[in-house]
Amino acid sequence: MLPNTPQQGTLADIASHRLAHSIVTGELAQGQKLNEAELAERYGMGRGPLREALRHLEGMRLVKRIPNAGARVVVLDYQTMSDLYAVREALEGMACRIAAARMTDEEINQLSLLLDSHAMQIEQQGGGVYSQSEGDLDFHFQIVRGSRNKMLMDMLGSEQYQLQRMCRYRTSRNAQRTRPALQQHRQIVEALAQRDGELAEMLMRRHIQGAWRSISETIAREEQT
Amino acid sequence: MLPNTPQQGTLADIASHRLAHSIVTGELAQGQKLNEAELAERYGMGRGPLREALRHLEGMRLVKRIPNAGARVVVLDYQTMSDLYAVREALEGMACRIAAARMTDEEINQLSLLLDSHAMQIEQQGGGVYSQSEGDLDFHFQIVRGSRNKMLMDMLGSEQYQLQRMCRYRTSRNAQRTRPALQQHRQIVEALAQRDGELAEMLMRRHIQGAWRSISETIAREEQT
DNA sequence: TTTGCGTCAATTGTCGACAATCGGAGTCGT
DNA sequence: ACGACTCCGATTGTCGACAATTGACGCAAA
Repeated sequence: MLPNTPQQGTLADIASHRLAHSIVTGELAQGQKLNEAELAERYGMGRGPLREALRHLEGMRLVKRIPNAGARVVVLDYQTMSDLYAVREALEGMACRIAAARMTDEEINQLSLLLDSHAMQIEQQGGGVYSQSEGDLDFHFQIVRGSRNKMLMDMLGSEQYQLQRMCRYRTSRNAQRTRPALQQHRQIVEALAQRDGELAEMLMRRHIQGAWRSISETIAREEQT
Repeated sequence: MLPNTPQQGTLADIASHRLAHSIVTGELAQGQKLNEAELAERYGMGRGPLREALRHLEGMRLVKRIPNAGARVVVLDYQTMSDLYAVREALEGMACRIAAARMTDEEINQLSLLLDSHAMQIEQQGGGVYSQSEGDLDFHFQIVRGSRNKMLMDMLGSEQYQLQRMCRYRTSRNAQRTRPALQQHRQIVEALAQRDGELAEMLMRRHIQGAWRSISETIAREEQT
C-alpha cells in the first residue's frame, strides 16, 4: 500500500486511518451513521481526537458531516463515481504529460519492469484479481510520482486513492479487463520512453475512460438483475 | 464571493472561515506559526473547535500541521504555485469540456452577459483590478458549475479557489493582462455556444497557461530587483 | 569558544463533564 | 383516525483542566 501509516503519532491520525480502512473495505456500510461515542470507545480514545479524525475524513470526502446531525459514510452512487473518473482522467492525464518530460530513463525502465511482473502474475493467475488491482494502482501512482508535482501526488495519492479503492471494492472482480489494461499500460510506457507527453496524456485519458466504461457497464448489468 | 459563509453553524466552521480569510488576504503571513491558545482566545472559543478548524484547513491545504509541533500557514513558493496551475489547467479544462455538453443555452447566454459587464468595468476603470479579478473567478466558477460535476465544483470551489486567491494577493495588480484575458474568455464562450467541447477545453487550458506565464514572469521580475 | 547535557517553560494532545440541539415517542385535540 | 404539539432521550457541540511532548535556555566540561 502506498500511503499507509498503520499506527503513529496522534490518536486522531490513528483513528483517521482505521476509519478510512473500514470505510474503503466496506466494513462500514455506505450511508451508515457514525456515532462518535461508540467509535471513540471502540478505538479506546476520547471523543476529541475522534472528532478531529472525522473532520479529516470529511476533507478526504470519505464522510459527510451535517451540523448537529452527525457524520455518515459517503454513498458512492453512479453520479459520484462518474464524477470521480472524470476528475481522475483530467488529473492523471496531466500527470502523465508532465511525467513524460520529467521522469528519468531509469524510472521509466523500472515502470517497464513493473509491467513485466504484472504480466507474470496474470499468466500464473496466482495473484488473483485483488493484487492485480493493487498493482494497477501502483503503476498509476508511479507515474504520478514521476510528474514531481506535489499537489497532484497529494490529490491522487491520499484522497482519490481511497475513493477509487472504494469503487473497486464495490465493483469487484471484473477481471476480464486486466489484459487489455496491461496492453494500454505498455503503450503508455512507450510514449513516456519516447518523451511524447501529448501522446502519453491522450493514452492515459483513453485508458481511464475505458476503465470507467467497463465499470459503468458492470454496474448497469448488476442493476438489471 | 462564491463559497462564503460569514457566520453559521458550529464554532469550528466559523473559525475555519475566519482563518481562511486571514490567510488568503495575507493578514496571517506565510509560514507563520499558528498558536492554538492565542487564536482560540482571539476568536472567543475553546481550543477544541479551533483544533477542528485547523484540521479542516489542513485538508484544504491552507495550513500544514506537524504532529507535536503545531500548525503553520503554508508557504506559496514558486514550485507550489506552478503545481497549482498545472492542476487547475487539467481540472478546469475538463470542466470546460463537460460544460460544453451540459450547459443550457440560457446559462451560456448569461455567461456572455457576464463578460459584457466585465468589459464595461474595464472601460470605466472604476472597478479597478481587484473586482476584475473577482469577476474572473466568477467566470471560471460559472463554467465549473456548468459541468454539473459535484467533485469538480468542490475541488475548484473550496480548495483551489482559496489557494488561487492567495496567489492573486501575492502577485497582485498585473492588470495589463485583463484585456487579452477577456478576449480569451470570449473565445471560450463561443466554443461553448458551438458545443465544441474539445475546442473549449483547449482554449481554457491555453488561457490558464497564459495566466501562469504572466504570473511567473511577474515573480521572476520581482525577484530580480 | 564550542559542544553536550539537563532542566524547564511553553505548547500540543487528550480526557471527562456540561450545555445545546435534534429526532422520535407519546399524547392530546379535533 | 389523523394531525400537531410536547416532552424526553440520545447525540452532538463546547469548554476547562490535566498529561505528554517539544524546543530552548542555561550550565558545565573539554
